[in-house]
Order: sequence, then structure tokens, then C-alpha cells
Amino acid sequence: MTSTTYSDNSFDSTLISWYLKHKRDLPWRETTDPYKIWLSEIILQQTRVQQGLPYYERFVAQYPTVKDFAAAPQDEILRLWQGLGYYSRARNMHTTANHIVDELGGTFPTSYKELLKLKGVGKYTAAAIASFAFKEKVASVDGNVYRVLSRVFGMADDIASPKGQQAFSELANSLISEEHPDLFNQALMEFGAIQCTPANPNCMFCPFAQECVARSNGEQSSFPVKTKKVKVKKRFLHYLVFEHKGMLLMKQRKGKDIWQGLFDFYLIERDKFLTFDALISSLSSDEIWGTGLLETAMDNNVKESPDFKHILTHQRLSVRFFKVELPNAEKLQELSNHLGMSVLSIDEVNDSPKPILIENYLKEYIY
DNA sequence: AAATCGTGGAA
DNA sequence: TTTCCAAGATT
Repeated sequence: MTSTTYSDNSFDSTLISWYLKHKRDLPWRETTDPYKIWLSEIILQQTRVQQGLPYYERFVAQYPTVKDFAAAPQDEILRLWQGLGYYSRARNMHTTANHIVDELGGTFPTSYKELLKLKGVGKYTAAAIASFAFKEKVASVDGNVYRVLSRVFGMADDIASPKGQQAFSELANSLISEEHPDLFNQALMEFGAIQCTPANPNCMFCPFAQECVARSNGEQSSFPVKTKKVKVKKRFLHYLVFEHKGMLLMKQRKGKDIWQGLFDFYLIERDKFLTFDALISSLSSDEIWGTGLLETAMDNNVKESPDFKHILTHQRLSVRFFKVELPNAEKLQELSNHLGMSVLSIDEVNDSPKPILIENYLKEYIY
């Protein structure tokens, strides 16, 4: 185990001095409103500042208080969230906002321990809110912190394991500033974000260069240690886009698969790409809808899109769209009933939360 | 404990 | 192209 003593408590003051000189001006650093801090922290989970910033601005403008957030329809929140990914964050936020309004009198919990009970709020986020909004002395340990501490102190613990995470948490909490835990947490993350970066860290002007274990061995790129590897699953999706005069058939995704709560089209998944005819022939009995509809599809204008590739962290999607133009509104309604889908106008489609893949298809071939 | 859950940017 | 991964949480 690496010694966590850092010559007379100078780590925190050195770090904070660096921070005050180099920090970026970010809107969530201008407030101590726990609602806005919560909002920013959830948005920034696994998300770069540059990507999350415009979303934060839009959410604050649309929902100035947790009460406004709670009162909003979930679809509206998901639509605002569209493009950020990890949509459970938005769903959990809605649940938590309503919990705070209905059960906690509209007031956020004020301690790390209580914040941790909120849905979607884990150790990192609870510590961030507790320190930024309430000055609680608890270290927020994110990916930046793992990187900085592992390098400076030569911590080789695997950050993918709970045991390793605990070790880093203990180290961070041993270093945290007594007077300014909020600044300390901000500073450690900011240091990792713009100075002690994953690739090409700026060791030339690093205030910890002299004592950095990783640098002394020239092994900055070996830290932090992470063993976990994600295996990528390949999937082949075929979408049937039933359309008539600008009206589209869509369905809100449910269950445990990707994109829960978002809208897409009639989906047929196979273990490989199929042509339209082969696809129709492959339909099983429970996939076959009302009589005559297959023929309708076959007989009418079917426009096949070029193939789309869509990459998720753990899935590689190959996607093919077939736009089926139906002859009249009655057919569309009939299909809607059989498939349990909704008939949406272009405006309604636009207002519905959708995966980026679907949005890209719509922009290119429908709108 | 290991899998799952998005998207976009950079090396 | 491939790979990594970014202010993680949940199951």
C-alpha cells in the first residue's frame, strides 16, 4: 500500500492554488443551489463538459426549480435529454424530483448519507452535491480522481473493482481540505480534466511533477489500472417505417433493452441482414399481423435506406430501414391497432424523444 | 461481481 | 479503422 501522507498536508493547498489559477468558468460553479448542482452532476456522468453544457443550459431554462422538473411530463424530459445517452439518468431524475416534491417538501437532502438514497445518485454524485452545496467534507471520486491519484501516488489498485474504488476513496478523503472541501473536489476533477489528462498529460507544468510516482517511472499511460473489458455484441435491426401522407407509426420502447422510453418504429431483429422479401418471409406467427397487410406492404412502395451503423459502448448495431407507404389512412390505423403502435404527425414525431439513430434517419429520409 | 446502459470526440 | 473513454449508477 502506498503511503498516503503527503508532506505536511500540502497536497490540498497546492491543488487548490493550481485550481484558482487555471479553472474554467462553468455555470454550475456559480451556484450553491442543490437542484442545479444535482442537475449538472447527473448530466456530466460519463459525459464531457462540452457535450453536457448546452443541455444544462436548456434544462435550467426550462425547469428553474425541482418543482418545475417534477411537474413536467416524462416524455418532455426525455426529449430534452435526447442525444445525451444513458437515458435512465433522465428517468431516474424525474422519479427523484417527484420524490423530493411529494415526500421531502420540495427540499433537497442536505447530507451525503441522505443524498445517497436518491435514485440515480451514487457515491460520486452524493459527495459532489454534499460538498458543493453544503460544504460537507466528503471526497467525490470520479474518473479524473482515479487518474490523478493513481499517477501521483502510484496507486495500482484496479479501479474496476469495488475494493480498488474504496482504496481511492479513502486516499481522497485523507487528502481533502478541511477548510474548503468543495474547492478541493472541484480542483481534483479539474486537474484531471485539463492537466493530468488520459493522453499527453501536461507534466511540464505540473505542480506535483517532483513527487509524481508515475512520472518518475515514465509510466503515466499505465495509470489508472483498469482490468475490465467490454465485449461488444453485434445486432442486426430492420425497421419497418409505415407511412401515409406524413403520418408515421411509432412505438415507445419498454423493457430492459436499450433506449427504454424512447420512440422507434416496428422493429424486426435477426442475426444477420435480410432483404425485404427475406425479412417478410422470416416473420414468425406472433410477428405476423392482420391478414392482407403483408401483401399491402409487398404491393406498395417500399423504400429501403442505405445501411446505418450505430455504435454503443457494448453493442454494434447494423440497421436497415424500410419505408412502407400505405395507400390510405385506414390501413395505417388498422396497423396501428394490430401492432399497438401510435399514429404520429410530423410535429408529434418531432416532439417525441428518439434515439439519435432514429433522428438521423428521419432527418435524412422523412422530414 | 460482472453486465448493462449512449453518444461523440480524440488518438 | 480501432480503441479508448468522459464529473457513474443500477442490478
